[in-house]
Amino acid sequence: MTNTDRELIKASFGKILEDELIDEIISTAEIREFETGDYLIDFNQYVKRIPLLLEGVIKVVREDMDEGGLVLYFLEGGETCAMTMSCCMGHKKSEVRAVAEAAGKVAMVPVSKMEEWMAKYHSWRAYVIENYNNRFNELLTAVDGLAFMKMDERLENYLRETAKVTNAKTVSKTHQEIANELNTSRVVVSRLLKTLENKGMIKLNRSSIELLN
DNA sequence: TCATTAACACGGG
DNA sequence: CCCGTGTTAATGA
Repeated sequence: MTNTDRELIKASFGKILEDELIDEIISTAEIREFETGDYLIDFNQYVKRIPLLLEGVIKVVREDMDEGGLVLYFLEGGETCAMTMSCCMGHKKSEVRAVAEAAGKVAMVPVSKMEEWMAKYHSWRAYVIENYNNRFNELLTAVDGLAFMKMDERLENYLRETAKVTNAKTVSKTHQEIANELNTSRVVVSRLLKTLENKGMIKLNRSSIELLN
């Protein structure tokens, strides 16, 4: 592990976890770099390591009949995947796929360590529970979107969320990609985007959308 | 009414 | 030419 990796771990977790635990993470974790589009975890995979996200953005999706999948939640720096943890603890196959939305790094720690830390460190227990809560809340938002929101609201929400996690005001995706993620047709996405543009909320370009306001 | 599918034309790389 | 985009017509829920 390089010095910058160590610094990265301290920067991401130093405020939440106790120093002794940070040292344990540094000595046991394995750093893995990933590029946009990489699958970090896939369906039916047995997971033996817990990913602690240091840099980048990871999208966690559920399987779907057509391409794209249903987005459950996003992970950003300092967060970890609740689904993966529950799979590991129960020694079950992964029910989800984790795909990189933006390039970055994860620290992978063995499940055995994570169980040990649960008993040993209060800050670790608090961190794990906090993460479960956050993921669960995001999951509720995703369910609300499917059950109650109209497609135009879902699209606006999607644009805002995507812009937020990538920390930019432009969304570099094609209408087709957006349609896949929202489980609708490109015709609808193109039409709704056009009306948003006419309302002055966005600016449309080829393969990217600029958010105004 | 509104979404989906198929089909087509336009234009930029 | 290929791909992303914008639009229309037909059909269905």
